Amino acid sequence: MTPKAEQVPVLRADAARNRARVLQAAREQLAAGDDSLQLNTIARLAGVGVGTVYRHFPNRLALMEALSAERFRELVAEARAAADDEDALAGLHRLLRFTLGRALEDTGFASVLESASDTEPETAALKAELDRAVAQLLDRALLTGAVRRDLGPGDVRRLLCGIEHALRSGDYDEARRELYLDVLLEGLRPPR
Amino acid sequence: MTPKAEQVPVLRADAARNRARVLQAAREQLAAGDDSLQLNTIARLAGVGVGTVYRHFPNRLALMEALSAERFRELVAEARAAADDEDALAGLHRLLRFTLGRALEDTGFASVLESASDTEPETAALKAELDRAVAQLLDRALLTGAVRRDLGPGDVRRLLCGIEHALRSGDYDEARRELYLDVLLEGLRPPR
Amino acid sequence: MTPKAEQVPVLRADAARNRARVLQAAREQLAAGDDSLQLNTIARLAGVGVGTVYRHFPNRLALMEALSAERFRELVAEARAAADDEDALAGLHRLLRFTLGRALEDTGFASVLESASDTEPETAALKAELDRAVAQLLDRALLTGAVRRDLGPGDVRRLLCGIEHALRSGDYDEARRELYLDVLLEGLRPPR
Amino acid sequence: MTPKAEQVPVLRADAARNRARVLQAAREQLAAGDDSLQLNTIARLAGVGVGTVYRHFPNRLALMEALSAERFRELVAEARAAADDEDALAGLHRLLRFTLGRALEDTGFASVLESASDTEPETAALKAELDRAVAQLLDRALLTGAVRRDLGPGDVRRLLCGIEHALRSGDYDEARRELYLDVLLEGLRPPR
DNA sequence: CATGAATGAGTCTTCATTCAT
DNA sequence: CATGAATGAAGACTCATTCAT
Repeated sequence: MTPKAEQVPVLRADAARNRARVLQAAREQLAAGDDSLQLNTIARLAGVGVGTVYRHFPNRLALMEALSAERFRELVAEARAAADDEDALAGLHRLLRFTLGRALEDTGFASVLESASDTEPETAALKAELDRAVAQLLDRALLTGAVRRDLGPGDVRRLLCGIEHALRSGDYDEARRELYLDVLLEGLRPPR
Repeated sequence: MTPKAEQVPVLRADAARNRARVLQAAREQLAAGDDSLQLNTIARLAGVGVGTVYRHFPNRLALMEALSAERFRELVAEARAAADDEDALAGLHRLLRFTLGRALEDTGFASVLESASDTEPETAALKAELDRAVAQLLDRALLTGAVRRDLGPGDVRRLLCGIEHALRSGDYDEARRELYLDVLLEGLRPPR
Repeated sequence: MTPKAEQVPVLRADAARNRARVLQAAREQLAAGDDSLQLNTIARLAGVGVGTVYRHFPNRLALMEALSAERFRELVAEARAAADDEDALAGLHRLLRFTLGRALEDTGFASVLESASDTEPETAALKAELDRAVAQLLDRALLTGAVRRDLGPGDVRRLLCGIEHALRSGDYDEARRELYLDVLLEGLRPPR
Repeated sequence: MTPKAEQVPVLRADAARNRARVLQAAREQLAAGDDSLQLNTIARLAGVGVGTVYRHFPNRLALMEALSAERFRELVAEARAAADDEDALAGLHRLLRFTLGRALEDTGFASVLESASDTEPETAALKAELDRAVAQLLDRALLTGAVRRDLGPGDVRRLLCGIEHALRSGDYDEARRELYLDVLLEGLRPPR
């Protein structure tokens, strides 16, 4: 199996540049706290025609998923590293803390992460890949009795997004972030 | 203090009837799965002019909070009962399960419950009342070492809404509901 | 039977004024040879918000039909007069000439006149009324053997619009108008 | 001078193939009931770049006319045959019935047939050729007093398109087609 | 107080045409 | 010659809010 078959039909140089610009503009919008992702606005910010945005991303969701793709790749790498960790529980901690950070930084990513239905096939694939890695991690953690056996990777994903949601709905600081994360981690352990 | 210092100016009979109609229409919308709460639509459904809706509720949020008031009262009662329970932990369980059910039934209520800033003073008052009761409950539970000491009633409220969010973002059934609730309850206990 | 039950819920004075303005603006557009009937443009010309236009007329077609209503009333009157004419054939001539004139003046009216499917119930009603009057006229003309028996009022309507179409697709003058009309009238007579 | 007096520059093999593909795709669109003839869409269906379509056909109309050329050639042949018919009136009948069939099958052709202004010189030439043949036919029919003398070939063309329009605007069946055609043919005869 | 018509900024989306590759 | 990405003007439509009646 090749590491990754090109799923995209290879873009022309200028098309790729525009696509990147659009993604960049979208990222900046999100970072500025505007998660409406209006394709018109993005186009303007990207210095690109609206039509160009629509060509690359037929709607908000497609754009959001594209933005998430990169994050997902990072996450998959992290999850794999965690799955290779000697101490599975420690690996899980690290992975969840990392993911929480990303989700808090980027609402769009958080919503794609928790969503049950994806538009882009690539998103679905990445999510599946992530879930596989997490499943392995959970399996290993199970051996040492470090986590409940009735939770799958999808549950973990959603529960983490729940924590993220809880944080976001209040005024959260570093301490509360650790606190809620800890509540989750304790909750994932087998009940006493 | 009179048994009930009316904070709300007594309404004329017809005004009260209209207000009730609007609330009813809004509830039906939400029940029908439409949480956009467009004041125009509500007005039409309530058989009332838009202006009337605006008079009673200046915006979506105010309407949502009004809808939640009743739920809050119910919840406060439940929380007090729980605080009086012999077994504080059992009371907490009951309270959280009850709350989760309400939040899952009613998105609007869930969002008011988790929100940090309220528009209507009444909402703020009710939420404070709820938090007081929960604080008592937590205090009692602390005595038996049943919960962490670093969590306040606001945290519990938000964490529960996090769980609700996690459930809602997937296809949840009765079992998963219990499962996530259990994860939360375990997570609230003091770390081992 | 009252001559005409109010089918419209009686408009408020200002609403009626706006509706009239919109219709007027639309008429001017058509007269100016622009039959695109863009609701935005009409609104601007009428000095009225777009929303107002949309409230009164949900789409181009509804507007066009409303514009046609008045013409239809005129036409019905004409048709009834024709049906009462001593000389049925002469009445038919007059009616068709009159109708052709209106249709050539107003593309919108022509297209509503020939259309088989109407959006507004009022249009359908008026068209039916017209057809009834024409049917009477044809019946009377039949008695003197002045027209074919295999043509109904709908056929006559459409054939006339066909003539109108033929004229419009070339450069027509008064003479050609009479010529084509004559071709139609001769064609309506029973074959020799 | 190169051995190529063609008015149409000989196309390179691949260019010719592309042109044919575009025409084919356009025909299929029309057959599928979509008469918007969007050059982008046609290009996609033809498996060809938009630019290529534009090179061959600067706009919708040019494409439509090109599509009609073949039909015109057929029609000219038919008209000549009709002009040679012993019975001029019978020939005219046949020709009109044939033309009506084609026009009903193909909106694009109908509109080119009735149009007074053509974009492509080839279309103008073909239409002139057709009109010449019809003029001969009419002349011969005149000798036997079978048609009015005040109608030229252009009138006949347009009147036929009028009939086509009348049919198309209703639900037409075989019978109605014959009926309207008969109305036209009777109408073309000299008035009694 | 109630009404609901009016408003119009704002958003989404399409498509004919151009032009760099 | 062919390609198809890019363009962006233009049009359709919505909806929160105001205010004359």
